[in-house]
Order: sequence, then structure tokens, then C-alpha cells
Amino acid sequence: MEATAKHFRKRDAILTCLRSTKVHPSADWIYEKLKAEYSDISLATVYRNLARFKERGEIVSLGTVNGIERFDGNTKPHVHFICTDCSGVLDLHGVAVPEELSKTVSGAGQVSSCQLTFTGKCNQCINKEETA
Amino acid sequence: MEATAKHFRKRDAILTCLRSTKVHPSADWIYEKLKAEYSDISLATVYRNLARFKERGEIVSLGTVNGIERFDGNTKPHVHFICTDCSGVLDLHGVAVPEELSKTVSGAGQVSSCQLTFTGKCNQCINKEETA
DNA sequence: CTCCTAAATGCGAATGATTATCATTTACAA
DNA sequence: TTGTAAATGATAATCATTCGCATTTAGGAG
Repeated sequence: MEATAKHFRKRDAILTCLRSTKVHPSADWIYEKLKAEYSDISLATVYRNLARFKERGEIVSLGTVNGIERFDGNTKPHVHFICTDCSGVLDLHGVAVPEELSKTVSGAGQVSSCQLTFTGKCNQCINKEETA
Repeated sequence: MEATAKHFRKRDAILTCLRSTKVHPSADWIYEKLKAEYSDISLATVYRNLARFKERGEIVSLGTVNGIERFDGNTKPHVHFICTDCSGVLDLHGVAVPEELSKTVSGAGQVSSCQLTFTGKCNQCINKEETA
């Protein structure tokens, strides 16, 4: 009797994969990554489990970047930077949504979450362009 | 010689439609709305012109809600509330992204825009549920 | 006025991410 | 063993969005 039942190997692998990367990946990115270890994994399984994790609040969706949904295994609220050039997503540590803000919103309804995202060109893409 | 050339009537109508509603509509919503006045308008024209406006910075995209892209004719930065029940989008006046925040982000790259969105259940949906 | 070109449009097909379907496999307990 | 419910793989279906192309339009040059 294993701690990790074979039945959930892939499910666990999906969550672990998402949690151990900083790229804020898409479903397909996770799928491609896991194919190395699980050659028979199905893309549908990745989508299904991501939806399940999301429902349960175990992961978070960042919304779509270029029409593709991106996920984050870190559910602690934090700020993101999305690069319009490379579609990369970065965590912005040291930036936080002011606590007061969230409280001011009560006029509209019950707030369950909040997302602050900056968009622009990341340093890596800026450098790449200068070099070119 | 008319001020509004016939050639651009539909284009103008799309922009006007978007600017004169508070619902932060989808392309299809605008299409359905404009069909009343322009029975022969094509959904592709709505998409094409929205893309054009977006490129030129004349409108703004809020990203997707339930897989459908939503637009805002108000390009002045402001905060949104998205209802998970009815998929409605509200402007949150009186809430603003602190100026300092945007400046702190320079470590990641050149910021061109920023978006703050609260998610939850709007008052209307809360009331609806209580009544039911 | 006529001819020409570039832009705008309508229509319908194509695309592509996501979801649904369904048969099969798995875990686990009676 | 056997039954049941969940998980999965493969693939078809869905549906918002985009593309291709023929047609229409505006507006200028001749």
C-alpha cells in the first residue's frame, strides 16, 4: 500500500509540476512536460485535473494570455507582470495589493479574490531587442 | 459631404456602442446590439474593428470572462469587479491603483499598463439568491 | 464622368483551445 | 470474486475568434 496510490499518480504529478515551476504554465505546457515521465498521459487529463484543482482553490487561474489560459500553483495573493513580447509571466515580489483597497470594494458585492497585473515588456525581451 | 462617411458608419457605430454602455461587452453583445440598426452587419466586422481599436489604444480589453473577451471603451485606468455568478463587470469608482505601485515594478521591465480586478458575487446576485 | 486603388465589409470556412463523450482501467471494499 | 465509483485515454464536439476571398465603397487622378 503506497502513500501515493497509482490511481492518482498523474493527478499528483500535474499539481507537483505546476507547483514546481515559475513559468505560470498553460495546460499544454504541463502536458508536454509530463509526457517525459508519463508517455501515455492525455491532454484531457491535464485539463480535467486543472479544472478540479481550480474549483477546489488548490491552484489559481491567471486568465488567458494570447487566448491560452495560464495557471499558478501559488495561491497566496501576489502581483504579476505579463510580457507582451514573450507572453512570459513573472511574479512581482515586494509589490502587494494594499489591504485597504480590498475593503473599499464592499459596495459592489462580496469579494472573493483580487488580481493585480502589470503588462509591458520584460527586461529579457528589452535586452534581446537591444542586442539584435 | 457628410461628417461621418458612409464607409465608416459601422466602424463608428461599434466604437460608439462600446463607449455608451457600462456592461463591458463582448464582441457578440455589440454585434447583437448593432443588428437592430445595421441588419447586414457582420460579426467579423465587429471583431476586426475591436482588434483595430485595441491596437490603437482607443479601447481596452479586460481579458476573458468565461472564455469570452470583454471590452471597455473607457481607457482611463480604473478598477473592475467581476461577478462569478452573472459574469457581469462593474467599474469600481473610488478605488484606484496606488501610483507608487506602478513605479515599484520597474525591476521586471517597462510597464505599459496595469489592471486591478476584484472577483466575487455582485450585490444583485446576492439579493437574487436571498429572494429565491 | 470614368478608371483606379486601397480600405472596409459580408459571408462562410478554418483554426485552435477547451470540453464532452464513452469505453476502459483502477482502487477498494463487501 | 465482484460491484461500484472514480480516473483516464482517445477522440469527437464545441465555440469564440480569425482568415480568405469576392464584393462594395470612397475618393483621387486623369
